[in-house]
Amino acid sequence: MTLILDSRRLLAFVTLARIGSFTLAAKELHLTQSAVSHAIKALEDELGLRLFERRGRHVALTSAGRQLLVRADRILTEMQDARADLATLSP
Amino acid sequence: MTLILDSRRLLAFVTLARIGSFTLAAKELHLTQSAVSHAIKALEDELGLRLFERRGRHVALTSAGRQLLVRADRILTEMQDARADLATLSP
DNA sequence: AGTGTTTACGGCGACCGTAAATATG
DNA sequence: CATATTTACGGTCGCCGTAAACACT
Repeated sequence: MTLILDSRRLLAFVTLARIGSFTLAAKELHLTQSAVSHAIKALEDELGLRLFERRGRHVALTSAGRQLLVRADRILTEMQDARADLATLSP
Repeated sequence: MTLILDSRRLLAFVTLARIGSFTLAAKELHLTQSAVSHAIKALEDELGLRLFERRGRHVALTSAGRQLLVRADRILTEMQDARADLATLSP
């Protein structure tokens, strides 16, 4: 089966990558750290790859994480575009 | 909040668009018609737009549906690429 | 009538929050 | 010791399948 990627997980991933802290990323996403931790762990488990190196106070992307970040950014932008595109149509 | 798009829904949408039948699309996706119907309805409801015109035996894309199809194809390809990309890395 | 889609209903799994445990500086 | 992340646990929501209702030809 194909990997199930969704906008929420990708957004959690991208936000954490940008901010570098579960706590602050969670705050920005209006979630708890726990939820963000779950989401990232799920991604890592399904991919079988470590996406972040945990370094005490900071987390930093691994090389796999950097690769995914490029892709995730594109996917999220495409989703935004799609949404904006369709929003112009009246129901 | 942002629209929650995931690979399963998009795949259901794209498959239905290509095949033009809930029953056959479901068969290809290894799901029931009911599941595909649910997925499409959820998309249509969240967007507030009709994506397909139901015409008895056949379903055809509306213009909104055609717009989404282009986007959905891109997003799915991006997801495939991301997956393929990461698959080359050994754990 | 027969094929196809929608809808009602129930079960199962996924996701999130609270809170306890663990780690790091 | 204080701050941060992980994990255990429970509740809730969403997705899927079965089956009944409905639509079209």
